[in-house]
Amino acid sequence: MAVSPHVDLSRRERQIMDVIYARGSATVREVMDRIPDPPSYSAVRAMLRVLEEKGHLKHEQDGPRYMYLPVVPREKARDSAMKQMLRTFFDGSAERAVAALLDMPGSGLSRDELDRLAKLIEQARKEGR
Amino acid sequence: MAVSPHVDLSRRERQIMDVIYARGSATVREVMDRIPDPPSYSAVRAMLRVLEEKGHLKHEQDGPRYMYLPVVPREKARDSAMKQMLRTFFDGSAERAVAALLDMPGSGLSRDELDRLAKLIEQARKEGR
DNA sequence: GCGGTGTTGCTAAAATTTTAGCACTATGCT
DNA sequence: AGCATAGTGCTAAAATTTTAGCAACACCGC
Repeated sequence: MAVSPHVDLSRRERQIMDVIYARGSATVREVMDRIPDPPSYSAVRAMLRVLEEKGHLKHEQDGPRYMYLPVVPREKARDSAMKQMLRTFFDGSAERAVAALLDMPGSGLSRDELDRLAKLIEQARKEGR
Repeated sequence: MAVSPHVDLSRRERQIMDVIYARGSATVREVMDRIPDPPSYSAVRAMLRVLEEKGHLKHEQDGPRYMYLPVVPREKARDSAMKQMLRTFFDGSAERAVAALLDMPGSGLSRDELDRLAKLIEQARKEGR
């Protein structure tokens, strides 16, 4: 069963997975409250069930209700989403992506953050030998 | 009409928009050839028509065929996709996103690229005063 | 001129996604 | 105990997405 994250998801399924990845886990109600143009409680429930059938989610009993969790760990999903993003908008170049992040309107990178990034780059340079 | 890029697209619509943004523009056949698990020519045509109706695409006559172009410019679409990505996978932090790009498996940032990025950061630091 | 190829314009159907709603269970409060 | 609240399990229908296929037109090489 492929479970390739982020591709072959429908519109609402993607919105739901986004919420769950953003929070780490979520209940039906939490998902619903965070979806734009929110669908009904029932609709969300049904879609969570479908996502579970498809192997994207699992759930645990959390007191009286279900807590849904991603099957593919956040980091893996993140990486494959990033790759897709690089292909689509940055001609596959990680450099360009970083550059775009640096001057994204409202990304608001503070001096401290920039310092830390400078260090990371320095480090990558040393390692990449 | 909103035309908010990337949200409220169906699965195939998104795949199509991705191809078009990746290439800048595309014909029916070009789109079809670049979609995984490719749909029929007819299907692609129909979806391009729908995307045009919805205001995501426009087309120009290119010799005998149509050339489809995005209505929202690449950079704008890119930024909003990036923001979504930051929210979902990086807790809204551009710094974390950059860090992830730096050690993404197979991102393959060369020494030269790292050098250029170091410069960009230096520059951002100076400007951000 | 003629057939083959590649395109668009349609329409309608198949498939999937999305929604609503009823039945039932557990919990907490009075 | 009785009732309201909040949850799940289902099923079935509505809505949207996705597909197939025919008709017409233009172009190209023969």
